[in-house]
Amino acid sequence: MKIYNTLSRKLEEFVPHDKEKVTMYTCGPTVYHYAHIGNLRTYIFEDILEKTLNYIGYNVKRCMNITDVGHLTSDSDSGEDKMLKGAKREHKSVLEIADFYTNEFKKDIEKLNIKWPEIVSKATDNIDMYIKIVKKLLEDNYAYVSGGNVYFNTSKLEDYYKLTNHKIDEMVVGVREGVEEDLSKKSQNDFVLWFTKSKFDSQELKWDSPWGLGYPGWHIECSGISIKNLGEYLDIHCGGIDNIFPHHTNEIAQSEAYLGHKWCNYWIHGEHLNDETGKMSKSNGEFLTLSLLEEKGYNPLDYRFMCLNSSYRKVLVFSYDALNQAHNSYQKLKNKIKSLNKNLNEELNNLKIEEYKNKFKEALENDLNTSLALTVIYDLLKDDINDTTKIYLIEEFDKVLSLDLLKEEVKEIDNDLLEYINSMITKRNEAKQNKDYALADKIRTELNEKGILIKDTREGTIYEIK
RNA sequence: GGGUCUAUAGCCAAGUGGUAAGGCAUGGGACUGCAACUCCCUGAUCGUUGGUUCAAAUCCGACUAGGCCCUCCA
Repeated sequence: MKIYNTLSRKLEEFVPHDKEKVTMYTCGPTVYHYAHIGNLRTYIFEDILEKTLNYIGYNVKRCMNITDVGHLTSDSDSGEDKMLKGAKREHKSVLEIADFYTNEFKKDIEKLNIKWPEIVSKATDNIDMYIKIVKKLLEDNYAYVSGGNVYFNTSKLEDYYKLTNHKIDEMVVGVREGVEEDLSKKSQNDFVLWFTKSKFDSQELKWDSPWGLGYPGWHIECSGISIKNLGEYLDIHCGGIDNIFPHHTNEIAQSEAYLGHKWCNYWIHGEHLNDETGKMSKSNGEFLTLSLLEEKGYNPLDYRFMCLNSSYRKVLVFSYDALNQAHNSYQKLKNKIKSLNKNLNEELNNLKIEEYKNKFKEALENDLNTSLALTVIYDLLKDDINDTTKIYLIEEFDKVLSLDLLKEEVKEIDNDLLEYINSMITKRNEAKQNKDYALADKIRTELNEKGILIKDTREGTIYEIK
């Protein structure tokens, strides 16, 4: 499998440490608010990656963190903890906020048919691990204490910027508005491993440490959780592209300083979902959630389809126009699949199965080319193959795509409703025979308003519950 | 200012040196009493400009436009 590695900025052949087992770490959400659909795009891409690896025969062990502490709104100590901010906003405790939004996040993940990672660990459940790492970093002189906080000393590393190609002299701190410089640092690049000197009396979550009562920095949690659960050698680390710097850069620094060797071979990043004005951002106030799309009548899988029809490495611009397109395409595709006959039990065409499976695999193995993988389904539907074989293949491909391509909505219909629908259809057909089209159309509209769609086919009139 | 990525039809998009996949939308047709569903037909020389090559959307350079990062972010 070929995949783009941010570390080399090249397409590379994927080779895991272990022949069959792959360890994969993906940065999870900071649970201070709802996830917006841009956040979710990254999880969709990671899901495809995990399922592709499974599909081509690897056994994937995936771990994700839930950030429920330590994520400040600014680099400096004056920054506010995001969790605390969320709690204040909603007049709840930090733990209540964390529980609530973790749960909401999980719901979104389920709606999008994303597999929940095998290991999910909260930042607050691994304090002992962070303390262990920070202790060792201090012992080995990779860290120092200043102004009450423990900092990582980036000048000890030769290649701190290996993920970004930044040049240290040309970096400007505080380019972005509202960023404050932390004056306790020896160097502008250094970052906090452990805070004790919080200016917030209301900081609810604090732990005892050798450096005093405090809480961990943001970056240390991913290193800690990953090393604890997936070991010293990590195959794949994913996240949104914005995490390349500083988050992942700092993770590499602290992890490799702690371990004494290279930590992770493949860094894979998902591009952003933008709106017409640029980046979609939670801190800018309004943001799009999955629930909002649902309220507007979209299926979460419309959005998944939209994401899969583009490349995870390219910016995708969100618009309702684009979503409508995805909605239409997805609906049409499902309709086509629905019309396949499931009860034929014809002999499987093994030659074709081989051919299409290869095409599908090739697409995904080429840096997760999901839009090409979808095209394979269109080709397959048009091909002269029996329905049983088509269904078999679609079922196979949906293991990766997870678009519920063969799932038909089974709506519970009680007898009263059934009787009502049938009587209305009979009535309408009578009206049609009598050429009373006004009445026939009236019945059709009436049923439609109740969510019952009438279809006239050669075999007679059928209906569908929306 | 530094880094990094992108530029293919109205829109989403494939393409990794040999004369532009697929999808949505549009228009036309079949089916229908009319629709819906379904089916058939329907469009681009690839941001601009130099160069390399027998051959370039594909490689190299310049330019233009845009996105993202430079310590909140997926």
